[in-house]
Amino acid sequence: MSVVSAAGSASFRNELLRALPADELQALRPHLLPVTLVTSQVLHEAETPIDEVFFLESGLAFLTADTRDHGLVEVGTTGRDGFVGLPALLSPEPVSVHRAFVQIPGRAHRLRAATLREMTETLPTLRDRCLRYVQVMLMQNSQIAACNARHELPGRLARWLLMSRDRIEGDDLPMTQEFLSTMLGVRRAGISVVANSLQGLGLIRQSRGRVTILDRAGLEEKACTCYRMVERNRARIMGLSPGAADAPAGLDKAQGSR
Amino acid sequence: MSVVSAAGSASFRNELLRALPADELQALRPHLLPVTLVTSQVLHEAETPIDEVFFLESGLAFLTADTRDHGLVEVGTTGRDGFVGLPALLSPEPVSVHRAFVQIPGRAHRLRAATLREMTETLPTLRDRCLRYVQVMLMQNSQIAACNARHELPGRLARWLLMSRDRIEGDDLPMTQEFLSTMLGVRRAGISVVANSLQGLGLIRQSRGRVTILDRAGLEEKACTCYRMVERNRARIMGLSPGAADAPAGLDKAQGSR
DNA sequence: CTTTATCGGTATGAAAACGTACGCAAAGAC
DNA sequence: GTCTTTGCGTACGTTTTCATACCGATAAAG
Repeated sequence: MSVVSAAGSASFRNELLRALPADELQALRPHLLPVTLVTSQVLHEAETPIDEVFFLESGLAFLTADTRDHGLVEVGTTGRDGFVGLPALLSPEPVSVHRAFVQIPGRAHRLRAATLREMTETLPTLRDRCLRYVQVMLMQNSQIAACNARHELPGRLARWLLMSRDRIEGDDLPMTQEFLSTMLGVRRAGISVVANSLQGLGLIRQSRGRVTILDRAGLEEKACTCYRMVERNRARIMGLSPGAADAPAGLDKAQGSR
Repeated sequence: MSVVSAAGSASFRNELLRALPADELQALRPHLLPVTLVTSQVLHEAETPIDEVFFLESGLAFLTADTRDHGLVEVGTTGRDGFVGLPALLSPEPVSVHRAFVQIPGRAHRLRAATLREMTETLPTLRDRCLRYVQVMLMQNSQIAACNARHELPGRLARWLLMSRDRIEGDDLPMTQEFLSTMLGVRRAGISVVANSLQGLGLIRQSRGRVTILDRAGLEEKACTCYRMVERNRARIMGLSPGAADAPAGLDKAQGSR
């Protein structure tokens, strides 16, 4: 560990970058280009080469898979807990398996995929952190697959809202019902009914194109088991909670329920 | 490339091992322990440490995610096209994210997880092949997630039968309706109805605890788009088809529709 | 051969989600 | 301020899947 230079990690909010020792950060820093992420911006198109990867500092990106005949469905979420462009680590000519786009605007550090690959050859912590994140995404994908097969809409919507909220600051999720319905692979009308029920319970508040989480704990009560499952495993894989028991998701501990 | 020693790759049927050059195989070979896989054998339990990984030579293993309240659901399949124990490559103290078990008996080469990790440090092809397979699993998980959310049972069952058949020899899948229903996350009664419909069309034949594929092409017709999607991307990621276009899945080309 | 456990076909009513559509309201454009 | 677009609440009948249950058939065990 030792002392991390103040000019080093202090300026990063991305959790992968924050975990790097000073020397690795030093080596990586010249290659990082700060960029702004705007809503709807496509970071990677499915089945096309990946030239650049993104370490998010703020904002939120979604990864989707294509069903061809019934549109896109969300299979994973990345915020400042990870990076977008996993295949850059996994093959020399990386091609995206997902469509990745920005839903909540923010900032990121952009990096050439080839550079990331080279850097991971020499920077062990960077490599370890990134590969762990690959594992997180595997786990997340899998759990979502099981959840989509088995759980009903109310639980899934609650889970989804929580997972999104955990990766941003504040309780506001700028997204329409139309968008939510696509992500979850259901009708918009279905979202409307369930969301109103959650609103009736005082757990969320809806306004036009926006969902605000009012009662985090109450929402967690309504969420399916997959929520805790994913967050617990995420913490374990990333090595955040020593006991790997039921720590409160590791993220955003500072922000209680209101 | 050069000439691969006859005593080398000739004895392997696993596609990852077959792709290795002679020198890497030479280095790896002493660590491989041939083992037999029996039905229902659990290779890795979810959320428990991985001590050993398995490169399958024959047979079929399934990876499942747990919903806690509604049992296990299949999220991926591994045959001689890959290996079981991905986290061994992704973190120093690997812990399985899935429950992995054998459904169709066969053989495998067992290897200590720590050894695999060490070997990938020095054997570039081994590392490349295994990491590509990680990508395949990511893609497979994702597509299954989308499929579970969007597609209906008939298409999903057909897809599932095809994906299983592609990874084994012959057209016989030794599995009960009960098992199929768990894998797909639906009722057994639902499988019964759909399977009988496929049988009525002459695409499959059922006997007790066994499904036989009679008409591969016809079944593909009934399968949802995810089948072709996954197989196409698998071929692309593993670098099997140069054009990455619509090659016939890369596996089992020799066995026609019978 | 008989017994027993498992497997699969089928039926029932209930619940969830579907496709579609209509109208109101909020936000942005002019 | 008015017009236009977009988002949301709601409703309808339909389809899919659900939970459960029963019973005959098959295969294994004795």
